[in-house]
Amino acid sequence: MSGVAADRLARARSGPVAPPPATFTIGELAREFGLTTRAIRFYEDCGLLAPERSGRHRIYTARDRARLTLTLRGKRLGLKLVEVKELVDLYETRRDSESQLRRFVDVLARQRAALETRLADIQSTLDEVLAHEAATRRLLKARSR
Amino acid sequence: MSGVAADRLARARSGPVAPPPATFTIGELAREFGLTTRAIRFYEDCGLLAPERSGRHRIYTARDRARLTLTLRGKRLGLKLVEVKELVDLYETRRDSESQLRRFVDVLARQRAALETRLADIQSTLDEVLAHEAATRRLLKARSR
DNA sequence: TCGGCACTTTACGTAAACGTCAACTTCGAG
DNA sequence: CTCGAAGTTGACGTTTACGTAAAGTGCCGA
Repeated sequence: MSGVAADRLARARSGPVAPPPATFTIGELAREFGLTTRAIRFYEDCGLLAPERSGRHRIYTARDRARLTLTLRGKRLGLKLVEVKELVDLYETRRDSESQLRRFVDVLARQRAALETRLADIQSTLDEVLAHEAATRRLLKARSR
Repeated sequence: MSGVAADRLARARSGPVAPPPATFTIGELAREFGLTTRAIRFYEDCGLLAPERSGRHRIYTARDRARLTLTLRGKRLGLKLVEVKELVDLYETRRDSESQLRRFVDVLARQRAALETRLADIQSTLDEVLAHEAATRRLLKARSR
């Protein structure tokens, strides 16, 4: 077992007194998300993650975990990692000035439009598949008689 | 202008007497779908298209055009070209025997399940974006007063 | 006949997203 | 103190989906 992971285990065993440490090793995250450590390090190279270090070892916080979650969803949606980075960064930038707020709604509106298009795309494909399915089932029933 | 394209033009000019030829050159398809001719030829290498030839030149029928449409939608849905090919081929296979019909509904059901998952994924993302958008707009309004 | 344009094949190049060694550290357990 | 498991960096390999350049063919209008 790694030193960091052992630390975590020790803290876990120290009872319900200490608050949850909420830090993870790279291996823990990899198992949780079904990734390889290589992939996670690659995301770091892309600027998607910036874990702290304990010596040379990476220490991931809950914030890193959240970014990873967003990253994977972005990937499922078909975004490139650079695009994911832009979005994730955007969601984390300060929004105190009015111009920043305006920029933010702008991006959100574009996001929304893109998502709505894709939603419609998938919906119509789904409709087609459903129609085919029903028709084929009808054919099967007709045959069975 | 290419010879084939010129042929098409001549037929077009011959008035509404002749029925629409319903064949296309590679350039026509490229423009219509916003692709490069290179991409279309690549799809052919992948077995997604198999246009007839007039000499060395490719002649695309309406059926080819339909396959291309399906291909692009598959791509938008995030499928690889080989996966698209499997699907497109499946949709074109004869379905006279009962076992073929059963296989077909099987695939359709899996397709449907996958699409429903993605639909939900996008829907929830869309909901989040909408919430962010509304909240940000509220912030802007509050500021403007 | 001569451009010139669209089309053809062949072949090498490229970007994204990791996989896969290799060759070390680091650290707790025994 | 040594062993093993997990972690580290570095570098090269792989797949997918084309881009791009090279070199030629075919046909049309001037």
